[in-house]
Amino acid sequence: MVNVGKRSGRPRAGEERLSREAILTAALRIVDDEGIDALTMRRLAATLQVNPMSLYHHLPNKAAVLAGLAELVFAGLELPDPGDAVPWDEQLKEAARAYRNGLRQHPNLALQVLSDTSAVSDVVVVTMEPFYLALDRAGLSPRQIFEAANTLIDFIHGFSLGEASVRAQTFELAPDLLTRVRALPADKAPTLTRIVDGLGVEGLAYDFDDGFESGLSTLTAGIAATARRR
Amino acid sequence: MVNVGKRSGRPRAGEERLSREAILTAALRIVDDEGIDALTMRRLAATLQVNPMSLYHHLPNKAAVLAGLAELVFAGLELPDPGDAVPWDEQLKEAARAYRNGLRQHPNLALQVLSDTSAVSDVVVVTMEPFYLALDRAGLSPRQIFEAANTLIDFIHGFSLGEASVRAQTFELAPDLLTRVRALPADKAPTLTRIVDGLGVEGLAYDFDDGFESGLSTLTAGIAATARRR
DNA sequence: ACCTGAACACCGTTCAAGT
DNA sequence: ACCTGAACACCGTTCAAGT
Repeated sequence: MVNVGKRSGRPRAGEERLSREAILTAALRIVDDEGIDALTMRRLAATLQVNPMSLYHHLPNKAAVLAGLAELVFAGLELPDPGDAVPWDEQLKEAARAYRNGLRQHPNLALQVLSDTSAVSDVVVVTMEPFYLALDRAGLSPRQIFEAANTLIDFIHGFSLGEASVRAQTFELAPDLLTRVRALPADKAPTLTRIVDGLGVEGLAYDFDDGFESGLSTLTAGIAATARRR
Repeated sequence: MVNVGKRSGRPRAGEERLSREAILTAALRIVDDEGIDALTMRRLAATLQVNPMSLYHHLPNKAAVLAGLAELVFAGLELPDPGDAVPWDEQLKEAARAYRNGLRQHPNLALQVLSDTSAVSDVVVVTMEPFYLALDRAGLSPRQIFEAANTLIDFIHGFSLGEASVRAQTFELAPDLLTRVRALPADKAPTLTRIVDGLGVEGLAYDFDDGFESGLSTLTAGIAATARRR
């Protein structure tokens, strides 16, 4: 056997050591494959072929594992910078799309990620640059930029939450909505009933991509109005 | 002792029986007082002075308890109808404010509520009427109403999630953001740094009420633009 | 420094038995 | 029909002991 030296090259099987990174990677795999409930310290240790207690030398507790996962997801976000070649609102939409796509990579983690304030504020800070850039070009005041960015992020979070929840289960959004609305007493929600019923299954056909684009258009239109009002 | 009859008036102590409603009420109290993690079947049974297994005669499992809680929260929503006395956008904002306030009543449950698709779709159906009403008055097409309502709800959900997460922990948003941004390498996020740094602690002072109103204004402005474009 | 085994104080839930 | 006790198969984490 070659490479018997202490530290050169890929560590031999017996030499592999536990590390925070290795633990988090294994944890992410479990969550992606089997959902957040499948992630237990004991299970995680088992997949790493290690005693459960060994984990505690690298991460203080399970909460830290979850926080670490949220961090991982945000670190995986790659927000492109289309630059000034494109109008500010398209630039803003691109940033939003990239952010949503990042969150979509790990749907089973969406809830954890979106509710982990420290993870959010930690990396949101960096991922927000493209948003600020585009909003600055739109001609907003600093305060308006701050508020518009928050609003946009909130929309993306809410949208992503819904998307992740629906994907976790599997049901058809449109027929379900239609059924529920039709089950309502006639006078309970007249406008809702008229609109939804009028749209029908095909009119309600809900595509998450379209829904997201629709939201982005509404928001950029609203932001444009704010800019004019400055 | 008066009132010894079988069913009239308040049931006597010995007569009280377990019921789905009683269980959920007790569960809600635990979650409100001590957080979602404090809710265990055994703990719940203890506060009801009952054997843990008794609960299973009224609810199939713990997931059903959580789903029931989400349902409770939505059922507690009261969306006022300001009627036509007010312009459509103010009517829409009122519906949004009421919805947010409903979600705020039980911050420890926000995550559960917002990610419980069946609870959401179940009662959202009813609570959406005021939104549809206002959007209809705005002159949108049925499809536009559907999409605008979804966008608005997504924003409220994302906003509420952030609000609940921040309240659960206790830290100051503005100084925290400022600290994080100042810790960034100078060229990492130039626009973000310039804007946030320029605003300073007082400029960043974040009030959730103001943030919500700002989002609502942006969204209604965007919706108004959509209506014009019809 | 890193890993382990045994143990503690919990979980949710099944099942057979009580009334 | 409703409730219970004992039991099963798990949890996260502490602690003292190993190397």
